[in-house]
Amino acid sequence: MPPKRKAAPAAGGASKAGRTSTMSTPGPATPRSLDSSMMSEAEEDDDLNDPDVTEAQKQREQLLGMEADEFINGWDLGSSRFQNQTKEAGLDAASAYFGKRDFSNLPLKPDHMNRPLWIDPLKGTIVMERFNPLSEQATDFLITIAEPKSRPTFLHEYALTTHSLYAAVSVGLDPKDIINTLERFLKTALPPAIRVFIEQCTHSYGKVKLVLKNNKYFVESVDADMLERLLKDPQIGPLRVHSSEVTTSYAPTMGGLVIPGTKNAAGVRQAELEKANGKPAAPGDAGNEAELYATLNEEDDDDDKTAVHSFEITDSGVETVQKRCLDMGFPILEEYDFRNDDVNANLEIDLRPNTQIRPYQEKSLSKMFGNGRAKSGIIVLPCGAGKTLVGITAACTIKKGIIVLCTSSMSVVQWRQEFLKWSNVNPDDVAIFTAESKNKFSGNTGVIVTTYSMVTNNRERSHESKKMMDFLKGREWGLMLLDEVHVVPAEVFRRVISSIKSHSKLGLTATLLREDDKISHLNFLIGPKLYEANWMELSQQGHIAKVQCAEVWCPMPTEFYDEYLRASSRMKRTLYAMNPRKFQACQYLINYHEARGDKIIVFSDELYSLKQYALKLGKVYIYGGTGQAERMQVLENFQHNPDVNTLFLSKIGDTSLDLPEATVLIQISSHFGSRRQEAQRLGRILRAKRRNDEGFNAFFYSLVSKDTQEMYYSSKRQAFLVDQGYAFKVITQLANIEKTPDLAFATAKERRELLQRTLVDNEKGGEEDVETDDLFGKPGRGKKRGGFGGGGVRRTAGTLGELSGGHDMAYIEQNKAANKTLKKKAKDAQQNAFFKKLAREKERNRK
DNA sequence: TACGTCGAAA
DNA sequence: CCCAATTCGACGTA
Repeated sequence: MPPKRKAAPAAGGASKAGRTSTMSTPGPATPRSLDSSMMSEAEEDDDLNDPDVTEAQKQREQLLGMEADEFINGWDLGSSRFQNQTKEAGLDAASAYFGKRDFSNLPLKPDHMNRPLWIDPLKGTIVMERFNPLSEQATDFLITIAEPKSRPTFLHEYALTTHSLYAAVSVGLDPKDIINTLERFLKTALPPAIRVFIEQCTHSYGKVKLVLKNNKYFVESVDADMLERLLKDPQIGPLRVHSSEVTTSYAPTMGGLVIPGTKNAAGVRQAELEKANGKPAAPGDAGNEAELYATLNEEDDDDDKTAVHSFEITDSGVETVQKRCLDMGFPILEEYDFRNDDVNANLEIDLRPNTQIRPYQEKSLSKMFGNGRAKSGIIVLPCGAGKTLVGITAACTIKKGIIVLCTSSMSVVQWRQEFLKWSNVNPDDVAIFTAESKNKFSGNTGVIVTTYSMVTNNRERSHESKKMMDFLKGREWGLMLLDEVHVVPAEVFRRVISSIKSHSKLGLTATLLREDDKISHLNFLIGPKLYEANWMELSQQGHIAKVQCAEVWCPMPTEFYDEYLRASSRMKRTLYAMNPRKFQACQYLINYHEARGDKIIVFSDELYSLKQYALKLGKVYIYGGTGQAERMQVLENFQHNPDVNTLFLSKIGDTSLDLPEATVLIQISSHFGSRRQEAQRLGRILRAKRRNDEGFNAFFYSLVSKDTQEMYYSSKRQAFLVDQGYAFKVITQLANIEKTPDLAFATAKERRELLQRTLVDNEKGGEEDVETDDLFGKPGRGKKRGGFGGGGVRRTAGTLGELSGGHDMAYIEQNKAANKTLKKKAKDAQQNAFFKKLAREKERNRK
C-alpha cells in the first residue's frame, strides 16, 4: 500500500532531516514533524529509506497514531496545545536567523514542483500554492476534506479537523482516497500522525444517526454494538426514553436525486478530471460531485438490506447526546431521508422555471444532498452571494414543512419575499411569525418565517404567541433554515434546536466567526460546515463586487491628542471618532464618491459622532432610536432619491436593516475588534449591481485616528478579510483634500470649538442636544450617562495641523470634474424639505 | 411608548 | 486565563 510506505519516512522525515534528506539544512533539525515531542523516541531508530514496512513499524505507527490522535485533537480547532509543544521543544540556534518558519529541511519529493501542497509542521495546516497548475484540483479536494483558514492570493491554508473530515466522509470519500489524494498533491511526505488522524476520524463516521420519527428523536445505528455502547454511557443512557425499546428496521434505497436549478455538468467535469489525471480518478480524488454520487449510489445499493437499530431519546437530551457522541468520537449524524418520508405532508414548492443557481450555490447544495438525503450543516457564503437562494433551493428540494429563523423581523419579511420571488409556493403557505403578525399557513404544511427571539422567548407571551409556539413545537419540520447561524451558539438561541423538531437543519452565514469560542458548538448543535465560498473567487467571477479596501490614517491634532491621552475610555472613543482630520477625510471621501455617482454608507458605532457627522454634513442618518417610519423613509430616499447619496448608520445597520445597495462604505468608528462586524459591513457593498461593469470597484474605507487604540482594533478587525484575500491599502494622505469645498474644521479655531463642544456635550450627558442644525430633535430613547453638569471648558492649545502639506501621497487621482458638486441648489432645496419632514415626523413621535 | 431582558463586543 | 462593566440594539409585553 503506497500510502503506508510513503508515510513511514515522513514519520521521522523532519526530525531526522539531516540524515534522510539530501536537501535538508545541516545541523539540528528545526522544524519537526508534526509532533516531535511525542514521536522522537519512537522514530529514533527508523531506517527511513527502508522501502518495506515491517510489522514492528506498523505497530509503532499504531502507537503513534493513538498519540497522534490525542495530539491532533488538541491541536484541532485552534487549540494552542500544539504551539505550546513546539515552543517547549525549543528551536535551534540557526533557526533564530530564519525564524520559526524555516522549513527548508523538510524532505521534498523529487517532483515536488508538480505538487501544490505541503504541510506546515508548526501549525499542522495544509498549505497550497495557488499558482501551481494543479491547485484547481487541489482546491476542490481540500474544500471537501479541510477547512479553509486563510486564502489570500498565492498561498491558501487549510486545516484538517475532525469535522471537516466527517464532512468529507459524509459526501462519500473514504480514508484511503483522502490519504492517497493528499499524498498525490503533497510536495512532502504525509506525516503519519496526520494519516492516522484521518483514518481515525473517518473510521467512526456515520456509525450513529439521529433521526426524527413521529415527532420523537431516535438514535440509530446499523451497528448494534455501537448502540449498546451508547446506551451504557453514563450521559447518554439516562436520556433514553424508557418506555421505548431498541427497534430494528431496514435502511431504505436511494435513487438519483436532482437538486433543482442545477446544471447536470458534473458528469462532464468528471470526464475532464479523468483526462487531466491521465487515469480514472479514484472516488473522491478531487472532490468531484459526480464521483461522490457514484460512490454513494454504490454504497446505497449495498445498504439495501442493512438492519438499523435505534432507541428513543428525550427532546431535551438531543444536544447532550450530540455533544457526547462527538466527544466520544462518533459524531452523530442527522440525515433526513425526505424522499421516503410519507408521514409528513408534502409542500407544493418548486423553484420558478428558469431559475438557475450559480455554480458555487450548486456546489454547496450538493454537499448537503450529496447522498440523496438532507444532511444538516452549515453553508458559508458572503453576503450578497445569494444565501437566501441556497436556502430556498434546499427547501424546494426537500418539499416539506420549512421553518426559517432569522435575527430580526426585517429579515423575516425579506425571507418571505424571497420565497415568493424564487419559488412558486402559494403565498398563503408562507407565514410570518413575529410580534406583528402571527399567521399560520392555510394548508397542512408550509413555510414559517420567524425570528430566533420569537421562538426562544419563554417568558410571558401573548396568547397568540403561545398558541403559535405550541403549533411550532407540535409538528415535525422537514428543514430548519437558520439564517445568520453564527448567532445560534448563544445560550438563549440554542434552545431553539431542541424545542422545534426538524429533520434537517441548514445554517447559513457569511462569517462563521465569533470572538468567543462558542463557534465550535455549531458542530454539534447543527452540523459540520458543508461549504465555504472563497470570496476572492466569487468576486473574480463577478458574483460579488470587487472591493478596494483602504485604511485611512488620520492624524490627531495635538489639542485633541492631549485630551485623548487624559480622557476616560468612554471619552477616548468619542474623541477619536470626532477627530477633525477624520471628519475631513470623511467629507473628502463622501465628496469624491458622490461626484462619481456612488451610494455611500458611513458607519459609526459611536452615536454622538454619528449624529455630529451627519448633521454637519447635512446627511441622513439612522440609529436605534430612529422610529420605524422614519427609517423606512430614509432608506427609501437613500435608495431612490438621486440627491440622497450618503447614509449614516450606527451599528443598527450591521444586522437589522435591509440596506439598499451601496457601493462605498466608510467606517468612522469601529471600536471593537470584531472581525465579524467588519466582514458583515463589507458584505453590504458586495451586492452592488454595477459589479459587472468593466473595472467597477466597490470601496471600503476604514478611517483610523493615528496613534490611538483604533489602530490596534483596526488590524484585528481586518484579520478575517485579509484571510479572505482582501488587501488593505494604507492611505496617509488624501490628494488635494484641502480643495474640498467647504472643508470642515479647516481652521484651528473651528477645531478648538469642535473639541470643546465635544467635551461639553459628552460630559453633561448631552441631553441638551446640539444647538446647530438640530433637525432631528433629541434621541428618542436611551438613558444618557449621568455626570455632573457644569461642562468643564477645557483649555486647549491651538496648534495648526499640517495636513495641507505639500507632497501628495495621492491615492485617488483627483478628477477635475470630481469636485463639481451635483446640482447643489436643487439638492439643498430637496434635502431641506426632506429634513423638515423628518423633523416633523420626529416631533410627532415624541408626543 | 416605556420597560425589561437579552446578546454582542473586548 | 478569565472576568468585569458598559454600551447599544432588538424585541415582546404591558
